[in-house]
Amino acid sequence: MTTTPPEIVLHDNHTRQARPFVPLDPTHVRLYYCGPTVYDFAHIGNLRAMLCADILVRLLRARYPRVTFVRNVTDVDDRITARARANGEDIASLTSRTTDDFHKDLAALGVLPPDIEPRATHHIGDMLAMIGELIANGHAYEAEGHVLFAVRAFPGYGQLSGRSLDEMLAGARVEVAPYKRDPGDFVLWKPSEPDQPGWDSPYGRGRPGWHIECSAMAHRYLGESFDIHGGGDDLLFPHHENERAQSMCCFPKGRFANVWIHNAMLLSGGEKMSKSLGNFHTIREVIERAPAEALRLLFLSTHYRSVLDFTWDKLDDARRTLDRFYRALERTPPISDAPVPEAVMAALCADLNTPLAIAALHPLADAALAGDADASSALRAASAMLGLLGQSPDTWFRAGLDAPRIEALIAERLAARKARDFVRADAIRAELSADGILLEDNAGGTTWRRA
RNA sequence: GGUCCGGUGGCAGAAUGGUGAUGUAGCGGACUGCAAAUCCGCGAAUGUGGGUUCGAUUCCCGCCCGGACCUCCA
Repeated sequence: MTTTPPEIVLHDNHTRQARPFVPLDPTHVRLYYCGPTVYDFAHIGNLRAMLCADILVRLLRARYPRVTFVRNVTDVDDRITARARANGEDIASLTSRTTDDFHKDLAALGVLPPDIEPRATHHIGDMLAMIGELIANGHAYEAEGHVLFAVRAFPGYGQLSGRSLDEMLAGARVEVAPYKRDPGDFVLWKPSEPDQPGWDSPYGRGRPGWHIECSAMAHRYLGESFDIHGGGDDLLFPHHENERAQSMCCFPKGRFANVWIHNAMLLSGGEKMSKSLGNFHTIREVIERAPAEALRLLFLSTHYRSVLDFTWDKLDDARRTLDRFYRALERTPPISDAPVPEAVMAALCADLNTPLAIAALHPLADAALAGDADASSALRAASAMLGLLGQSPDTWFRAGLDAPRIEALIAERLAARKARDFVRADAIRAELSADGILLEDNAGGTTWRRA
């Protein structure tokens, strides 16, 4: 029995169309995502892009023999400098600690690490080489210690984000630096004060502008043309537009990214997250209050191109859904490695339709609950594809609780029930319930789990 | 102001030019000493006004509402 696997279709935000994914090189798929700026704990909005990439990479790996996923770390940025100063900490210690925290958070969420995770500060030479080339070929100019990219010299500027320079000018709200030839010109290199991080360059001691690092690192690890570039849709402009402009002007034979993927923003309690509104949540904060896997399921329950509104209620719903799935695996353990069910694969291939894929899990869980071990095996395989249900049901339901004490109380309650002392039996249940432990009387005896 | 995206049952959330998934909540029932879990059943939705069409939730236009971006945010 052979069935043709469904074609992967992705919504390309450059052409604004869903298009069949055709790799530039079918033996080696290459993609780049913009990673974090490491000055503080990552927030749950950052997580969304990481998770979107994770699903995409898992799908590509299932289909292609070799996938190289590059996700950078931005470790030079004025916010980093400012935070280090405020903390009285040196920059290297701040960035390495924050990077480490970021890795821990993503690991807790089941996000697979990238194949290559380049750091901006390790690629200053690559950036300067690109800047030199852009000046040489007339796409950049020096002014007052800065090097600026000349947007008017690139006819394709604005194509990616679908806007024209003149339109942007009409709505501009920001004061334009006097040394710019065109208000849309952006910084490739800027001078550093003695107390700011800086590197020697032909333009004096300075540091890179925001966009050049991604162009330089994408080129170093993926070449002049690669398959997919992604990130949050707030990066579409200016970041991705500028990356593309730099790269295409520096390497005119390449086409930079072939497909552009952008995930929609996250809201929190119906509004954009902001510290002043009190609805700002770091990943760390959320996973201290609920299982990380519940957060993963919650995020995957909405399509990546739709706005997702985070609430604690939804997180709780996701946790209860996982309770049911883990109960199915516990009641009827998987017996074998099964292929990923076609419905799940088809959903993911249709522009990463994770909500539809998750919907396909429910009938499998129903069947597993009814005793179907094949369904249980399929449930596990499908969930693994989504990075879910990776722990044992026992861990999910009972990790970290004082089992001997609970079992002693259960034995005591059993004796009370035999004596038909339901007052005592219910008192024991209430006591455990106050500790977040739920008892379940089944035909085979009493089991327990965290509520 | 400019550009773009979106409005589907109480809530969440798919899909589709031809009887609108799935989950959750609600209600009723089975099971239970009581619960929990599980099972069975029941109601319940395409913002609004036009247009195209045999047929529109889907395509087109207007309106209302929400959101994002418009120079360093995922």
